[in-house]
Amino acid sequence: MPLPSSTVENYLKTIYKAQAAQRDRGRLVPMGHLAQALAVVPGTATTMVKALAESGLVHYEPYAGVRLTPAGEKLAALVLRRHRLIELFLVKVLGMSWAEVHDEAERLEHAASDKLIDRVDDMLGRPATDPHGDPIPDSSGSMVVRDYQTLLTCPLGTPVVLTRVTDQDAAFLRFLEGNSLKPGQQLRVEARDDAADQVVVRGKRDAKITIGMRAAAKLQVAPAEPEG
Amino acid sequence: MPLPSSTVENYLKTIYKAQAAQRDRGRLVPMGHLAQALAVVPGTATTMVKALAESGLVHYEPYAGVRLTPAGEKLAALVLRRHRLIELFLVKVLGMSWAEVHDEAERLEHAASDKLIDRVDDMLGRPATDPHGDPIPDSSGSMVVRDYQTLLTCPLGTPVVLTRVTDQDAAFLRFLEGNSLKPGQQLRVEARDDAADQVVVRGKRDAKITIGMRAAAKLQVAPAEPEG
DNA sequence: ACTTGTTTTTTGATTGTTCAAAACGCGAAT
DNA sequence: ATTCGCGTTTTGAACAATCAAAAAACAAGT
Repeated sequence: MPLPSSTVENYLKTIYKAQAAQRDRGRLVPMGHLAQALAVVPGTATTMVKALAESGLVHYEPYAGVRLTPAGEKLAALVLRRHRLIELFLVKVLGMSWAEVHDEAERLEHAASDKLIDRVDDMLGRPATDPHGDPIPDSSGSMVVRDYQTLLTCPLGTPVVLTRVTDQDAAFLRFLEGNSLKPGQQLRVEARDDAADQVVVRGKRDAKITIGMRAAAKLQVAPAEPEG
Repeated sequence: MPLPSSTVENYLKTIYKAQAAQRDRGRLVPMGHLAQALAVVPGTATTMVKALAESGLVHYEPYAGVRLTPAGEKLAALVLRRHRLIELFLVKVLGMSWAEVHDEAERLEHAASDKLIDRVDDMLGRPATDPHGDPIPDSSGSMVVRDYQTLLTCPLGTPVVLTRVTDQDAAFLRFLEGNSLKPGQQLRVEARDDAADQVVVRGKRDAKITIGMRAAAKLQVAPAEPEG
């Protein structure tokens, strides 16, 4: 059994993220969704998924969809681990912008050895999250998943801290950076207006920013810690 | 014209190194030699080289061999640049041993973007050589090739400095490291014995080391600079 | 020139990944 | 229940890279 090709790694990673994105973990991911996420035609995804099922990495039900087996889940988590550690490394050590590290990591994650990744992990002090706030699995593939609220669901007026940004689009990230909306930043939601599709946010001592609800839903927050 | 696949990059790199290894640069590299260096059967190399010739990257003469065109040479140099900068980075920044970075770089060189490589180049202070003393091409693909003597050809008794090790085998490199035979090290050849296949070397203030002539030929040296 | 031996090329097949388009299955609406 | 439409699967074909083994070319040596 040869190491998984980068194609296999990408299928597993994509299935993993699709499963995580639907509230009900353990539900089957439809083929169409998977194909779209991977930018291949549906038939291609079907063929590949059948091969993955042969290898015992996924559970596949024709006409229903696909789900990772424990083995597939572990492999997927290790791919995410590589990806996220590389992203953090590129930002922290090489000083790259968080907006540009995603594509780079997308390629490097298939080339870096476990030895290299573990060394990077040590050098960074075994971090819990990457620059976007995504949790980093440990070398055994397990990771702490935390459920956050978003700028759309958190209470108004209460101070919160931005913890995670669930969109890797470079232009979006540059916009956030320009408004110092990065993980760790403390802020407050001042108002929401459904009709106008507006969420008004005020930073610690910055000007207020108005964003759309689609964007607000991508910004996850936690209750602010009492200041120390 | 899509970016060269990592297979293409490896063919170009291998042809480049084979051409450099024969004293007469510009002579054709025989197919058999290329196939062996790439660990493929000769027929595979023939097929691939014909495709490279189609793309204008090599000049191919049936039954004679192959040689890089200027376009191929530039591409090959950029692959070497990526490889060598990555090796140096892994040693200098991540603290890896020079014996283990080759394989890692062999994979990363096909995944790292030019942007990343240039950043690494800056961070390292635009170095001239990698940890093995191999010259690093600049971002335009040109590099300074210097002709050194080896421990087999340098004058006896004269102090010289080790500048380059032309073998990437991990076990060999570990042996050298164990005897502090690394680039920069100053030493002197005390004696050579053809019959016994021995070259006796003495380091600055270290014990003397006896190595075989095959190994000695892989250690390149320059006349020692007068001490400053 | 002929035979021998090595190197190179050709041919045919295989594997992995992909697409286009035809065929199929399944739930919803009549 | 039959049909409609959508998503899914199948089929056939393509491309890149590879191997095994047969065929061809070349370099020598008598």
